[in-house]
Amino acid sequence: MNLKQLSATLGLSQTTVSRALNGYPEVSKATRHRVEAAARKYNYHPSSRARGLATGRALAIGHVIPMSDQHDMVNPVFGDFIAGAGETYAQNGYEMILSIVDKTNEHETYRRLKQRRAVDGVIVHGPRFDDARPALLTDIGLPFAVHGRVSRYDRPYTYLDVNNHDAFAQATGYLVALGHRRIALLNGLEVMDFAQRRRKGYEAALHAHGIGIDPALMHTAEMTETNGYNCARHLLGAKMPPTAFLCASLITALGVRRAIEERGLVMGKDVSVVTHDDMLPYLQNGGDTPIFTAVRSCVRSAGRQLAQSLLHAIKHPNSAPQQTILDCAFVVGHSTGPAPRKDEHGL
Amino acid sequence: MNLKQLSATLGLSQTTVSRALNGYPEVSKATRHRVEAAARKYNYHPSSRARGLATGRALAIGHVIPMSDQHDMVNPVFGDFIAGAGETYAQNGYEMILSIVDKTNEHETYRRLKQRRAVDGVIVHGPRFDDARPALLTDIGLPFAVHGRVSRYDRPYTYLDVNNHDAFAQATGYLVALGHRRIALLNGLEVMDFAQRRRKGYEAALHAHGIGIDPALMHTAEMTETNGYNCARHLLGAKMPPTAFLCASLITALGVRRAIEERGLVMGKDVSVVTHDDMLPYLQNGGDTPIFTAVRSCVRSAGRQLAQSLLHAIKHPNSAPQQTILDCAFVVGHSTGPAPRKDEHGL
DNA sequence: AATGAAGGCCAAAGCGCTTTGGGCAATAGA
DNA sequence: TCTATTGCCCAAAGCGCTTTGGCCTTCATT
Repeated sequence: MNLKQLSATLGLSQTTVSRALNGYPEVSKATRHRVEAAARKYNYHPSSRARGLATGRALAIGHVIPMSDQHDMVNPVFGDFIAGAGETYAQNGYEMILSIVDKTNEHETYRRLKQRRAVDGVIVHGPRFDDARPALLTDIGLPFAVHGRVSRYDRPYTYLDVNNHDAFAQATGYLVALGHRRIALLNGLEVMDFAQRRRKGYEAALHAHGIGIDPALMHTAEMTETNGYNCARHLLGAKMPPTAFLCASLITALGVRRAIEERGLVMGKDVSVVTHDDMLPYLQNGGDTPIFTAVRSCVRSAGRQLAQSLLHAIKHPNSAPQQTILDCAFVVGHSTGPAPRKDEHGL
Repeated sequence: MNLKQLSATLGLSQTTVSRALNGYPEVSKATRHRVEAAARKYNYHPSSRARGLATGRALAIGHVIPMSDQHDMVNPVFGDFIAGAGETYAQNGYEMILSIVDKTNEHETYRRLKQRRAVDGVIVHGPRFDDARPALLTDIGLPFAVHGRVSRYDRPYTYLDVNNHDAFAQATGYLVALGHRRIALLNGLEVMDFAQRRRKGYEAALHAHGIGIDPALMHTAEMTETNGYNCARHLLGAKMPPTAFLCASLITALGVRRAIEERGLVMGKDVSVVTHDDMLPYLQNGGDTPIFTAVRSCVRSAGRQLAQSLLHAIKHPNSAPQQTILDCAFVVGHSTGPAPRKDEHGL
C-alpha cells in the first residue's frame, strides 16, 4: 500500500492524505482521523526513500567506524554507545547507518557519504589527537558530532567527552594521598585524543604533588586484557616496581590483576589499582561494592546524549554547537590501599 | 553535482551517462571512458535514495537488535560481528542500517521496516529457542538471515551458527577424560537458542560417559564477569563443589577465575576451567599459549560470512538458503588439568 | 542499390513522496 | 449585499535516478 493507493481508497488527494499524516493544520479534524485510521488499518508507512527524495533530508545518521585492516580492533564500548544513540534515533524517527571505513581512505569515504545524500550527519568515533575529520567534514558541509574531542582542531564543533584529564588527575591524586609514589600508567594508544588527555591529567597530578615523572612507568597500548597483563607483569618484575597502577580500561585492569595475583601479591594491599570504567553491562565492576577503585562514566548514556546534540545541530544549523563534558564519578573499591612500606614485602 | 548536471556538462543525455556508469553495453568505449573520467573529476556519486526509488532495491541490510529496556544488555560480540558484516557490505556496495527495537513490539517494527522499503533484508540477532521472527519475516516477505538458529522453526532458512552442541560435548568429554566427574555448567540465558544447544551438548557428553546430571551444577545467567564470579563462588563453597567449570563465555570464565583464586585455589590444578571463546580482540585468550582451555570460533568472520549468505539469498530469491555450521577449534590452555584426588586438598 | 541488423544515443515515463500554488465554499466583516 | 477571510481540499511539479521504447547512423548482406 502506497500513498496513491491509500488516497484512492479514501477518495482523497495524495496531498490531503500526506498532510493529514504529517500533522499539517489545513486538514479537518474528521478527515485527519479518517486518514489515520485507514493508515493503521492498511499498515501504511511512507517509503523513507521517496520521502527523503522529496524533502532532501535523509532522516538518517551515519556512524563511521574507522578501521585500518581486518584485524584492527572494534572498541569494546562501541556496542553500548550505539545502543544509546539508537534509543535517541528511534524516539526521533531517525535511522542509524553504520559504515566500516578504511582509515587510509577517509577523505573519499566521507565525501561519498555526503554526495550520496545517505545521511543528514555523522558521528565521529575514536577521534585522534590530530584527527583530520572535523576539518574535512566542515569542508564538505556534513554536520557531525564527535564522541570525544580533537585537541588540534580549534573551531567550535559539537562534541561530548568525558573529563578525562580531571578523572585521571583525581585518580592519581587519590593514590598519592594513600602514599603511593611509584604509580604506573597503563594508557590506551596515545594517538587517541582521550589517551593524551588522560596522560596529561596523570602528569599534572604528579607534578602538583612534586613527584617526578618516570617514563619507565608510562605505557601505552591497545586496551586489552593481554596488554594489561604483560605490561604489569613486566613492571612488577623490575627492580623498582610500582606500588600502584592506573589503568585506562577495566579490561586492562583485569589483566593487571592477573599479573598481581600470579606473583602471589594481593591487590589492594601489596599493589593498588585504579581504573577507568565505561560501565559496560557485561563487565560490571562488582555490584554494590566495586572491586576496582574507579573513575567511571556510562558510555551508553553518552551515546544517547551525543545523538541528541547532533540532531539538534541538524535541526538548528546556525545555533552554537553543543559541547558536553561529563565528569566521572569516583568510586572506591577493594583494589586500593595505603602504599606498603618498603620493607613490608619483597617488592 | 547530480546526474542532470553531469550529463549537461558532458553534452550527453542522462540515459547515456547512467548506462555508462552502470556498465550497460549500449555505450561506446570512448563515451564510457569520458563519462567515468568526468564522474571522478566532479566526485559524482548517485543519490542512494533516488536510485533506490527507481530500482526498488534499497541496497541496504538491516541489523535489528532487540532490547527489552534501557538496561538490557548489548551482547559483547555484537561489535565484532557487525564489523565483519560491514566488510562484506562495503565490498558489495551495500549499506548497513541498525535498529534498536523493542522486544515487546517486534511484529510492528519489522512490518514497518518492510513497508518503508528501507532495507532489502535483515540479519536476525540473538535468536531465542522459540523465536517468532523467522515466521514473521517469512510472512511479511522480508529476506533474512539468522546469526544462530531457531530450534522451533522448521522451514528452511538462511543461517550461520557455531556447532554449539558438539563444542560443548567435546569440552565436557575432555574434562571427563581428565577424571572430572563434577563439572559445573555456567551457561548463558537459556531462552537463547545457542544456550539450549550448549546445555544439550554438555548433557549428552555426561550421559555418554555414564555420569549423572546434577541440576545443582547447572546455572544459567547473562554472561557477565560478575555472574561468573558469584556463581563459582557459591558453587565452590558448597559441600560437594565441582572440580571443573564449563563456561559459556570468556567473560564468565574471568569471573570464575576470580572466585577460584579468591579461595586460594589454583586454576588448572585444583579446579579446571574450559570456556567458549568468541575471539574478541580486546579479550584475547592469552597469546600463543592460551590461558583458558577453550572451544573457540571467530565471531567477526561469522559476520562476514553470514552477510554474504544474506546477499546471496537476496540476489537469488529462489535458491536454497545457505546454512552454515562452523565447528569450533579446541585449544588446550593452562586452565585444565587432571581432577584432583579427594584428599589432595580441602575442597 | 535496397535491405537488415547493429551500434550508439536520446526523450520521456515512472518510482512514491512533499510542496507549491491555487480553487471553492462557508463564514465574517463592512 | 458585497467583499474579505478562513477552512479544506486538490492538481501538478519536482526530488534524482533507472528503464522503456525509439531514432538515426553506419556497415554488412543480398
